[in-house]
This record gives sequence, structure tokens and C-alpha cells, in this order.
Amino acid sequence: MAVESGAPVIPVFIRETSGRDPWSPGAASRWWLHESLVALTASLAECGLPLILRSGEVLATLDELIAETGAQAVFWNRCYEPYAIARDKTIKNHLTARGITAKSGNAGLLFEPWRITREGGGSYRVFSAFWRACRAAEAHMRPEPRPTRMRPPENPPASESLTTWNLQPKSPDWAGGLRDTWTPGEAGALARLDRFLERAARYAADRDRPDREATSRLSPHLHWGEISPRTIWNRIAAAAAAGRIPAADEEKFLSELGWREFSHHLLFHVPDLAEQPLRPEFSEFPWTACEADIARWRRGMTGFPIVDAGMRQLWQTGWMHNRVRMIAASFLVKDLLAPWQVGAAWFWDTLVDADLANNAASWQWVAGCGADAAPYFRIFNPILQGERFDPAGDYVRTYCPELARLPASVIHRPWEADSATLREAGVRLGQTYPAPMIDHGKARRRALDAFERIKSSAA
DNA sequence: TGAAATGTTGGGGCG
DNA sequence: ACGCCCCAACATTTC
Repeated sequence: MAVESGAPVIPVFIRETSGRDPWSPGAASRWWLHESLVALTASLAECGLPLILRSGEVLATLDELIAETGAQAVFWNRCYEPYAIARDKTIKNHLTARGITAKSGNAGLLFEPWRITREGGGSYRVFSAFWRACRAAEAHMRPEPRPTRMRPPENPPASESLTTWNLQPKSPDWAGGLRDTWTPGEAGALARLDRFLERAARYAADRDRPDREATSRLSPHLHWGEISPRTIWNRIAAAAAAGRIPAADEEKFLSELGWREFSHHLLFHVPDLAEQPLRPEFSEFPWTACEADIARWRRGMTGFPIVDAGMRQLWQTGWMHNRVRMIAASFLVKDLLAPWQVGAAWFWDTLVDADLANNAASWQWVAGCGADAAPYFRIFNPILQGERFDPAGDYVRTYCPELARLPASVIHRPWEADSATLREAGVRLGQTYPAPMIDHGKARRRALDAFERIKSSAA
């Protein structure tokens, strides 16, 4: 849009520092944002364009930029979070009233959240029906072509220096594992997609296996708009049409894009999704976890290897395999009886793919209070889940190295290993690795009892 | 996109 | 050969 007119283009990134956004980026997100802006600056420089960095209240900052440059038009990509919607609406009204063209577009979602509606209006609360409606809806899946020539500004406005934003951790620098794991930016995103397409034929079979590299790991790139879901959709569909990916794997992967759409659809229609349970009776749920229990969960010291491996993968790499997210989240909410908002807040701070819609919808799903949610009585058994999805224990060995020498037969239940096995593996429970912080069987029954109490109040 | 408890079935050991 | 019992394997129900 901005390019077609032939006028000079001034790419701008404004960092919101008004303090009004209730969900400003967490620590891992800030690291990603820094790296992503470095990559974007380099990418734009290849086209001869500067990236102007500003911080402040967004509308006031835009007014300053317009005054400095005489800009006639402002274009941006829509963000569908409640705060951003309200803010951008104000901006659009303000600019339009000033006689300045203000246009936003959608590169972040496949379907506009307001376009997919139930028969007779209203938004969906069940994924399968929502996704069926999406698949039936006409959608422009082709991404816009990359602009070829963009006219740079003759006198670009001043830019702030990225380093003064202090987005990266300094003392201590905990971002080493993130740097080793990720390449933020569009080029990194496209490389991830290429690598995923090579193994997408095993997606349906291996996607639940955290010990294998089976998922796309595109979530942070998607969140930051470094790649569009349309680009991903097209590449997957093309590979499937060419016979390189079986239809079952294609469908399974596209439906995961569908869950992402569903989450954004939900947040759009339920703006307090990140704060309040979708099922109101859960407001009365008797959460009892103490801060010490929650701290053990955060640090990956629960004594349940699959949970601890996941929490440490999160801490080290800013990401956790989806299957393990479900297991770790179920443990926090159901075994420890901690409110799902506590877990969501930790993920918000530590995930490089932290996304308000996905995070809120997924935590509510696990807790049983969300849309199309797992019923509350579905309680993951961390031992069985570990044995089923990390059968050799290799995922645990990677992130809990103190357990690495345990045989697969006991690696998910080290407290049941006989003393000789523990000794040979160099494991001393309670010293080198924690004893389980809770009896899962008892915790399960306690959770079901707690659930009974809100069930009666709901009727 | 669970797991545990409970119910059912059928093969085989054994008197 | 027959009935009885045990229990693994599978199915269904319950949480």
C-alpha cells in the first residue's frame, strides 16, 4: 500500500512506553524484539531504507513524526489485542480528522476475527465448528509480493538508538541459550519453514514427541510478524499438492494454524480472556498453592522429570514443546492447585513466542475453564505422559542432565528405582535431584474434590 | 489433545 | 470331558 503511491517510504517502529498496555512484552520477548529489530534494520538497509526507532505514547509520537516529515499517509499492520484495538482506533480517527490517510492491514491472521461467525451471528466457542467455517470461507491466502523498489526519504527523521532501549539482559546475561536456539528475523523464519518442510511428512506421527525435532518452531516468528500464516499455508499446500507431504500431515499442521486463529478469534470476542475464566464458575475455584510450590515449578524442581525438563527447556531456550506445555501446565493447575493466571504470567515472561491470545486461550484450555476445553477431570499423569511421549527419556536427559545416566525404565519415576540403579547413575534423590514434591495420585483426588465444590455452585 | 475404576470376555490351568 | 476359577486383555464408565 505504502509503496504503490511512489512517495518516499519511512519505515518506523514505535515502542509503546506509555505504561498503558497491560501486557507489555516480557523479558524473553524483549530479547527477541531487540534481535528482530536488528534483523529488520539490516533487511531494510538492503533496500536502501532506514528503520526509524521511536519510543513513547504512540499517537503523540506519530504526530511528532508527521510534523517532522510532512507525511501524508500512515500505514500499519493490525494487532488484534484489546489494548491495541482501542489505541489504533483512536489513532485512525485522529489521523483521519487531520486529513491524513490512515490504513491498516492484516498480515497476521488468515481470517478476520469478525468475519467467521456462527449461523445467525455470534462467535464460535468450539474449535472444530470454527475451523470448518474457516475452511469454507473464502480467504486470500496468497501473501502480497515483496515490493521491488521503495523510494527512501531524502531527510529521514532522527532515530533512537536500539541499545538505549535496554531490551537485552545484561547482568546477568541469561540469553545465551536463546541465541543458540533462535535466529529472529524474516530470514530466520524462512529458514525454519524450509527445514520444517523437509520433515513435515512425519508431522502427524511425531508432533507429540518432544525428544524429536518434529514441530515447526515457527511460533515466535509468527508472533512477531516475521512470517505470515499465509506464506506458511501456501508453502505447505504447495508441498502437499506436489506429493511431498501426505494429506494427513498437511491437515494436522494446518489445523494447528487453525488453533492459533481460534485463539485470536476468542480474544477478539472476549477481551478479558487473559484475566478472567471463560466459565465464570471458575472464579470461585479454591486455589491453594503456596508461593514455595509455584517457585519449584518455575525452576523445574518439582521432582517429576518430564515437568522439570519442560520448565528448564523454557528457561534455557525461551520455548517449550507443545505436549510438554500441556503436561507442565496441568501439573501447576491440577496437581499444585495454582491459578492458571500464575502459569500464564510465567510463560508470558519467559516464552519468546509469548502471545496474548495463544497464551490465554491455551492456559484456560488446560485449566478446564476455556473454550472447547479439556474437562477439568482430565488430569495428566506426568509419569505416564513422560513414558508415552519421551519413551527413551532422551528429552529428560537433555534438560535434566543429573538424570542422564538413569535407564529408560525408571527415568520418568526415579523414586521407584532401586538403590543400586540410583547409585550407578549418580543420582541421590533429595540432593542431586529433588524427590517428587507431591504424590500424584493424592493430588489428582484432591483436584477432583476441589472441582466438585465449584461444580455445585455452577448449577 | 487422559487416566483410573469398573465391567466383560475368553483362554488356559486344574481338580 | 467338564466346570470352575484366575487373570490378562480389552471395553466401558466414571472422574
